[in-house]
Amino acid sequence: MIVADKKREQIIDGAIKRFIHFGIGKTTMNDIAEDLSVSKPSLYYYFPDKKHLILGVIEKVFNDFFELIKKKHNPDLPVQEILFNTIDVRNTFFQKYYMLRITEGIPDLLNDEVIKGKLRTLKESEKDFFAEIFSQAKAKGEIEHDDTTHVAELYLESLMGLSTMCIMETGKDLFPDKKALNKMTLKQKNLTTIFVRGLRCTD
Amino acid sequence: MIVADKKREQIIDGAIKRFIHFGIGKTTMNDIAEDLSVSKPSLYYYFPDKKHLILGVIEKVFNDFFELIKKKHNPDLPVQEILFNTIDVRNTFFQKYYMLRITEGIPDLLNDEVIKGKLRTLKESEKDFFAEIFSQAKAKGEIEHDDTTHVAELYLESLMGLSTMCIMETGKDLFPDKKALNKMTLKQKNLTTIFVRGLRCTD
DNA sequence: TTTTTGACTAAAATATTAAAAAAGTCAGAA
DNA sequence: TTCTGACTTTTTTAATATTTTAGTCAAAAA
Repeated sequence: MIVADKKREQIIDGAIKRFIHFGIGKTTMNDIAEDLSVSKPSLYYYFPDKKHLILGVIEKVFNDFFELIKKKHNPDLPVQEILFNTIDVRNTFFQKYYMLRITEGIPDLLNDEVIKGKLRTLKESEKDFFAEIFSQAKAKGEIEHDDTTHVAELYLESLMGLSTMCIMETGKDLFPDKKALNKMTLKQKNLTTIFVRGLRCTD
Repeated sequence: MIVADKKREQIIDGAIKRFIHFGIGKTTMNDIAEDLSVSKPSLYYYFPDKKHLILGVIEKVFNDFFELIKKKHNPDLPVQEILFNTIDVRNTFFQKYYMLRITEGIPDLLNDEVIKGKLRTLKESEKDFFAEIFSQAKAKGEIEHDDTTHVAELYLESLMGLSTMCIMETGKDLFPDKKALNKMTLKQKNLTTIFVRGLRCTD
């Protein structure tokens, strides 16, 4: 890794720490700079604006997520177990980085095209990962289905939907506690069981 | 129906018209009163406050929904078809009453315990409806499963989750257009197909 | 040349206050 | 029992001043 990139990473890591503790909205560029004992213009040397720093944070978090998910991925396991493990990693990250929730930070950050585009891409990546899982399962004869991509998208959105339901039940902007999170994970796994069975029999 | 209740209904109907057109937040008690050519205190004779009028509206809409859903319910059809029809009714209502979205109106209306309780109850009712469907399907030997209530809850939350995903993709507070709604309906039906299959085989 | 900074400006969030609008009340009329 | 005009109280909204924060730049340090 080049030195410049290393510094960039340090800034991102510093930002993540602040974001997790205080949320994106309540973290200023000055806060981040002070934490790292550098001046604010230094930050702007590596990132054109705050939005791109946030973008860097999002990228980093998801890269870590994908890395871990791929590391824990054991293709020899039955599909259901693979999916269960993935759900566990997913929700561990969900819990760890909940405070990053960009909905909170700058009000219309979610309406920004750059951010939306990045999130779309990341969702696409996760979809591809699930598609790969379903594809391998099909190759092994564990399941049957026509359109892998389609099935993966449906599955992913169902998981995300159940997460969102959990957040909404917890109440808008409260942190979902461990109990609620376990309940959510259980629901996702139950759905997975039925879903996989549903792909198994094409009668 | 008693006369008093009839007047109450008229007020609720008037409120619904306003709410659909302008949203809950931008409708005042005066607006509703003027539409009905009565004075504001008349409204307060039938409802202790605005919250309870909104509560009445919510009740009315969901009662209509449940009525229609039960009217269209044909127990002789295969489960999947029953669920498809239910999804269609669901999303027709979703579209028609989207403007009621209580998230918009009074900011912390969703945090109110009375409203939350009512919504919980209504969700419970819908869950019971689905539980009945799954129960009958089991009796007919179409599907197999252990805990009907549990399965119904999982299914309902998955449907709701997919709806929420649709809303989020459309962008916070924009009205989801017909195309997005059809896509959502399709996803719900695709999930239904897999879900029902998953309940069919308990291998 | 690349990286960093102090001192700056421009933009945005926040607090303050006054004015307007809406919720909700009440004595009394229909 | 149902309804209303006239009222009070509470919330929103609008306007403005103040502070905070994002972002810039010329020049120093590495």
